[in-house]
Amino acid sequence: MNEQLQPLKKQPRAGKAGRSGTQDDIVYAHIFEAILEQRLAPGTKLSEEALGEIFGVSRTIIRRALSRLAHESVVLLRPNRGAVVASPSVEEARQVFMARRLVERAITELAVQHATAEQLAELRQMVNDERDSFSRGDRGAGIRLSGEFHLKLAEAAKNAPLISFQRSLVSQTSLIIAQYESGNRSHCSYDEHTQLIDAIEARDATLAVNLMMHHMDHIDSKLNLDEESASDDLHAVFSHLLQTKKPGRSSVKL
Amino acid sequence: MNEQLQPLKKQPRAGKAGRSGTQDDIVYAHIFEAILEQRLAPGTKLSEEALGEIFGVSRTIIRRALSRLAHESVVLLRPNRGAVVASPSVEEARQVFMARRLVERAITELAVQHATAEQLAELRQMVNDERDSFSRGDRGAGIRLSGEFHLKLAEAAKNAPLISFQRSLVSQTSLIIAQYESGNRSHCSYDEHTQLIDAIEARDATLAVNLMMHHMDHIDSKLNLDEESASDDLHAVFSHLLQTKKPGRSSVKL
DNA sequence: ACAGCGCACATTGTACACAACCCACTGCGC
DNA sequence: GCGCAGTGGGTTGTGTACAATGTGCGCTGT
Repeated sequence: MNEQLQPLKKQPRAGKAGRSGTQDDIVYAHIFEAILEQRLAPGTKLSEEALGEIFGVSRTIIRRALSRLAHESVVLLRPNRGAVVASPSVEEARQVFMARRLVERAITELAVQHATAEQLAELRQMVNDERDSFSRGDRGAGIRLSGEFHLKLAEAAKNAPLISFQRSLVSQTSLIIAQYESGNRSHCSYDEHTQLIDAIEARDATLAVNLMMHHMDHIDSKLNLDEESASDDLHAVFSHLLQTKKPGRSSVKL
Repeated sequence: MNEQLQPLKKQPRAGKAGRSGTQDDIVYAHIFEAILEQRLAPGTKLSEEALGEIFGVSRTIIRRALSRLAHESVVLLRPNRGAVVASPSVEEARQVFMARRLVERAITELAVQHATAEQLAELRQMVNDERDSFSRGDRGAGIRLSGEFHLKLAEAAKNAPLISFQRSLVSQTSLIIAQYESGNRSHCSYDEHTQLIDAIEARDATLAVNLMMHHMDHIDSKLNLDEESASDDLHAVFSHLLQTKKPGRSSVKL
């Protein structure tokens, strides 16, 4: 438990690929990935000192990474009580999905107008990677790549505030999928992604938006948001109760 | 230059009104207010040590406040080169307004559905405060309160991600207004705000959305975004060129 | 005189030490 | 036996020292 992966501390300026301030990004990315791939379960406490030892950096860096993750609502930062992996409630999930429908519609319309051939090629490449991950059985990477597809699409929309918002929404969506996805693993979203790219390339805004909305419906329908899914993980089941900021004890009021 | 306002350091836990971690908020709010009221011009460098002395706190706190402001794109954080007050370009301003139209429409529709009587009363109160500020000639406070009105409206929409996004958009909008507002100071937006509240209270979604869109049009038309307004402030005119992260000199390439 | 290099200062980035806080455990009293 | 206050361990919050980086000035050579 006290071993640390690559020192990452002793590389003063790794060649030229690593620019200054990359340490935060590395820590951020690793934690984010771990959460998406459910190696870190919702509700798990993220101790600053422990993470510092693991990554070989001081708490200062960890703190910045956690702060960033908290800004995207992927971790919950409780003053004086540390950070935990967020476990969005059903209501929070609904709100995220509502916001995503809104944003994805706008992004799709803008992407139809502005997407360049190069961006479309990149999007196709990402769909390939996504399909590979799922066929490899790497579910976590698949979820992540699926999210990155939507992020790339947002970039094609050429609207900085929307990109930033989309990043936050995609992060939360990934977390929600990881937490609520129902047993039925028919995760063929890459098909829909391909169709979407085709519609955008054809500059058919109506079709593209329709496909995107159906895509959202499909994602939605794969989740058991109506009835809290029966999970075998007690923590996941009760974590949303245990993490209220209320000063009361950690037990649920009877 | 070396005097500091209220120590704010020596109050270990000011009574019970000030919860832990309020120092950040205070610093954040003060800097934000100063930027909105244009006591801090776009492009101004925000030295950590100087701010620390002014507010009587260490760089740690300042750093967090700046980080938060950077997240809302109100200040620009340049690695190893310090923070400066953001000076949004015309293109950035356009993107912010496009995103706001999107979000405001959604918020208005949701507010029509969910706004409570209490929230409507609070909104009316805010419009009153806003009108008072403008009639007092306190333009900065007016801009700020006008923004807070839209934030309050977002709260009535009961969608956390939208609220968070709206906060960022409103901050940037305020900065843009402060920077680009044309001489014509007919800033009677509080009238439109009142009409909007009436429509929401009447649960008339169509009317409310129309009013909101017209409101956006009016804000838009008050700005000189079409042709870079001739400013007497050289910094403001060229700051968007001078602030690129490029390693080159601060002079524009000839 | 001007261009280019190098040094020195100022400012930010990081780590660490200490203080404040939360939580759990223990022991006492009821 | 149960509840509650006091106390100790451990974690987070904040300030500060030191290292690394960026910037500007002066020097030197052509």
